[in-house]
Amino acid sequence: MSLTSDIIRGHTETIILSQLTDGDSYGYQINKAIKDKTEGDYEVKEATLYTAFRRLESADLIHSYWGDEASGARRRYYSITEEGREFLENNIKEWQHVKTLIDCLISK
Amino acid sequence: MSLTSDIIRGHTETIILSQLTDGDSYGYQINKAIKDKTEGDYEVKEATLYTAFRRLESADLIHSYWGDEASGARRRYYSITEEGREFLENNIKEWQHVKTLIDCLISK
DNA sequence: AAATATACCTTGACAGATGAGGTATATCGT
DNA sequence: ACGATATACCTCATCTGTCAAGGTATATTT
Repeated sequence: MSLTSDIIRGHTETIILSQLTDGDSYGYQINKAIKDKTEGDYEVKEATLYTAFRRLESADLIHSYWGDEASGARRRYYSITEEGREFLENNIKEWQHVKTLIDCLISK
Repeated sequence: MSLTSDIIRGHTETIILSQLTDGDSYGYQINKAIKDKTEGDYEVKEATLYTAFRRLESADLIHSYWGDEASGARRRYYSITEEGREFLENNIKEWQHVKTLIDCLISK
């Protein structure tokens, strides 16, 4: 288990949804965007990513469709739904709150 | 599962260790201290608390002993070890880092 | 006598994360 | 021509922290 695995647990869905607010994207690209944004400090494991996609789609927070690539490997694109945006908003607010909670519990 | 359960997952050990830097304490009191500090916003469930104590003691991060109460229910006291202090220091540093990571990934 | 507060504990089940495995196409270096 | 690497998808079994539900015991309050 990596350094930050249990600590970031539970944020995967929020992180994915947030990436999708910049526009539709696909698994591989989302993964790269996360690595790039954190300068390699954090990466979502593939298995984690795809199980999260399944959960999010089952919950109607995202929607998927196959891209029509002329060449190269096929891509499954995801777009965030209206419910997804609301869910994301709530999670972001919750995160702001949790940050202060944990700070209050572990800092001097 | 409560609002913040998966988001706080992984912080339980750090939170407990941090409470113990104020001096030795026992389960019930630690639990109350957490509830009080967060004004009831967050509480560690008993099962979670006691499994965490087992883990922490197995890892030599805390040490336990029975109090000699003249009356009332017996109390098992815990004290943080030197390794526990180092572990806590690292976790606090990691938390500062993770905060910026997640902010960078979910904020606009 | 019953309810509440203090104080401890275990067990089974759940859910998210992940290692390990798989498939397929395109490109780059030798 | 061939192997390595990058792109791009996926599943399954396993691990681990959390927690509901159950238990025990003592002291105080109603």
